[in-house]
Amino acid sequence: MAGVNKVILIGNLGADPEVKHLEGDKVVANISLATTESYKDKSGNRVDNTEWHDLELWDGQARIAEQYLKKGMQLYVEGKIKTDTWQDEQGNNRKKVRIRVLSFTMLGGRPEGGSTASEQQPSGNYANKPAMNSPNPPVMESASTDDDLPF
Amino acid sequence: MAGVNKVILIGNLGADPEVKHLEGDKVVANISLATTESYKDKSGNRVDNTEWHDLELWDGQARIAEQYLKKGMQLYVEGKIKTDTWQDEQGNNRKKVRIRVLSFTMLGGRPEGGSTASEQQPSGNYANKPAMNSPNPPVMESASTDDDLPF
Amino acid sequence: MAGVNKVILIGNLGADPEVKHLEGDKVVANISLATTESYKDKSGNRVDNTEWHDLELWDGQARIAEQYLKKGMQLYVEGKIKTDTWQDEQGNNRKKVRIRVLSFTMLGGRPEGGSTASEQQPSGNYANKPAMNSPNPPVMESASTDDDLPF
Amino acid sequence: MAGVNKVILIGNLGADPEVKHLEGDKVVANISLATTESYKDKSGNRVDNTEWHDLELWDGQARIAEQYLKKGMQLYVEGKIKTDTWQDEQGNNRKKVRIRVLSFTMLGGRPEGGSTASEQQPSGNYANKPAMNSPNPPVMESASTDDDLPF
DNA sequence: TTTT
DNA sequence: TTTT
Repeated sequence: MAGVNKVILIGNLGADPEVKHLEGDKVVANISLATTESYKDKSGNRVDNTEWHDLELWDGQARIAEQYLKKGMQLYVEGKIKTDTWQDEQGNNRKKVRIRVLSFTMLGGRPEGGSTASEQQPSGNYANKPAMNSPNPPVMESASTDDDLPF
Repeated sequence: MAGVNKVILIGNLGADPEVKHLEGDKVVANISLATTESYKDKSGNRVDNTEWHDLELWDGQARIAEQYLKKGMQLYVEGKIKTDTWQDEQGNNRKKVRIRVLSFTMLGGRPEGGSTASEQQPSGNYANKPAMNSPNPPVMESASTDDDLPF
Repeated sequence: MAGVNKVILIGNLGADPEVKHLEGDKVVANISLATTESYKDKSGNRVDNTEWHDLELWDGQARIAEQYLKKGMQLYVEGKIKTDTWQDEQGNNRKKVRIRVLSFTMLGGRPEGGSTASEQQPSGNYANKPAMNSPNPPVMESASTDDDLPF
Repeated sequence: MAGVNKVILIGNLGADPEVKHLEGDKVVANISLATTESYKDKSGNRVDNTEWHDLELWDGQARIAEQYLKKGMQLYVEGKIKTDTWQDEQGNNRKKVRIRVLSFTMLGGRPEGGSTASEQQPSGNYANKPAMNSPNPPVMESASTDDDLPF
């Protein structure tokens, strides 16, 4: 039966993407994304609850990720849950849940010690205006999964 | 920073919910939900791709699940991704990803092959109208997480 | 700036789709979909709140809608909000909000006044298994917008 | 029947919120939010397509909006579609579609040219760090609709 | 490991 | 009316 398997995340990259170029022009990028939920406990103290998500991007999106995404950036992600299963050395069944990214959009965010736009260092401007130096900023606001870069 | 961690699923229960009544009126229900994606491969053959999700419901929702949800039923689920981490007997770090359900709605659907229908209520037909025999059908179309049954 | 404009609905068709075949192989289907929210008011009485949505589907999806969707069926819909603007006869600016459907999936459900499966009329069983008699049930669980029928 | 009526938006405020304080402690805020979709047409030219959404927030959320949201800011919004109907002076049935906001989160973004910064706090820069001067930054990442300010 |  |  046709089902729905949809994930929507807004969070920050815990590190630069890890990109692997495979044979046959295939590219895969792995990203660790933190989503933080903030609430007040019964004593009225604010509590932060961070969840880490393993994202997987392929081909065109992996190439964009490689070029533009940096540790600390804030990302909107849409994707689906995907479980990889295998046997470990002891013969135990193991599985790992990943988010297969179908589309993403860079949001604001900034690295630690960020500054205002006018004060910004030549290097490291990525967070406030990620693709500003690029002739055409990347836009991937459609659930496109084709291999072409969108610009 | 405030983030977003949202999961939306439509799928079928692989089994009746497993419900545990804990001390202090706490109740937890675990549900295995299959979402199936169907597509045609390059040869034009239809391929089904099923992903299994471990759902976790608490208290009021767990009680509703215990009372109404049955193997084979189709469910709309909204929740968030939650990772439990622990050390196994060998001292290895292990983790398990679950969907913490925030709201759900029973849809149509039916058990596999319809063959199990006779193993349930004779005139049950729960799948087509799950809560029809109930004086007040359960409705949980708000992201309510309070402990009260909604009816 | 790249934004997000996403609508997710589960509801029932208020009528059969209205389909128009335009020049150049273009097809558009308009659907009226009711989403009902049910809650208890302060007096403890259940209240139903129904919202009607104007859906618009194009080409391949419009053709599938024309062939399979019937009044009363339950639908999962994913799309985006789209406002058409024009001037009326008095020269006033008018606008109409529609949901441009990007993907949809037929769910269980049944038409108003529906009955249990065993009581159902030979004709019109569509609601419980919409596409069952079709050699290949339609599945459109990807945000595909191409013009080809998916089966 | 229990349905789903969900809207997810990321966009920018076209103006400061319009806030009305009603009798009985009720507060309503109206916000105009632009979501922009960017794509390349057949000639390879980038095309921006902007959709304007009328948001409605009540009580606690309206108060937060009044205090923190400013023209130009980028917002993540979750809500539902709601249609108001009435008769105009000519006795014609009219309707207006609004997004009833259930939760929202401020994202990056910034006002036009940053020129408005001086009209706010001297060291305002609200867009990059909206609530920085506040002892407790507002966080509304739960679909909370209660009237209390979340901080 | 991120962010506020 | 926003934003890039």
